[in-house]
Amino acid sequence: MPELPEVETIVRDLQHVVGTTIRSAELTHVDILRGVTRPKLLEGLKGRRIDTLTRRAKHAVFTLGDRRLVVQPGMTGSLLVHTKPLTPEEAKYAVLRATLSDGRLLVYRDVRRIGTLLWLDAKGWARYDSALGPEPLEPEWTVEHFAGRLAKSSAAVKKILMDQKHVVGIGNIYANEALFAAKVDPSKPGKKVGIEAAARIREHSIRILEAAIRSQGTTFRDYRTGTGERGNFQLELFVYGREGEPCRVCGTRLSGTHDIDARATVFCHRCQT
DNA sequence: ACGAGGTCCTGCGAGC
DNA sequence: TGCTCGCAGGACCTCG
Repeated sequence: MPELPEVETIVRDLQHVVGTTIRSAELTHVDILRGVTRPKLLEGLKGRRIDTLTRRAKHAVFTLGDRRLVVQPGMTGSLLVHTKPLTPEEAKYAVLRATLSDGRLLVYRDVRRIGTLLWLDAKGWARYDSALGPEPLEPEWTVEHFAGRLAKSSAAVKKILMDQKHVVGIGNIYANEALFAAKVDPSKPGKKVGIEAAARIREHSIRILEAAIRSQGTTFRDYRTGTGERGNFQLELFVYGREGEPCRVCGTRLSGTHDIDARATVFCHRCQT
């Protein structure tokens, strides 16, 4: 489940493809495309130079001249570069395969294909970018901004924290962890959170995202770094995936619910109020 | 405008 | 053993 730290890791690992040109590309399934047809994407990629590879929110962004390929890995997507022909196992979920000018193969792999690919011109990019909220690791995500968004909403604070309009990059795992660290009940309505708790949530979100980047992300099952390795942050989780187990702070049995946005929420009813 | 809930997609593990 | 079923969830959609 690539969130910000996982995509950041992938993008850093794959900087070595910058400067190469895409010789040709293949696509095995069209259901991962949004707003573009297969021929349009494949013809568009052909002959284009990869000028930059960056991250925006939970997405990897390839800039190729005046176009951008946005990869939204969703649940099970990963980006990998192969120097040898794909083995049957590697080929099985390799949805997009781009042959680079140096002969290497850039692959978007996605088992469940919840992930999507966008092919954007300048106008499409502007529309995509402006629909997203601030980057949490940039100064633009201020306490004032976050507290203001919380104050305007009666939705659960966890849902607001995961809403990419308000702040990007935080998904289910890191929302659970940040709210635990900040000692805030995930179901608390945004408008009841208050400025001090908002500041704590913001601080811990930033701290946890940075720590997760240092650990190369969280691997539960499918996520792999840009070099095919597993992340290590799953070893540092306090609540996610630990329903029924003892709280690492107070020993209370951790609670679980699906009441918020139909996502698995795990929390300590004693520590989080 | 906002919130609630459905949909996509496949592998895996629990339960019978 | 072999089957069914529920679950995992980011982004996007519709409905009220």
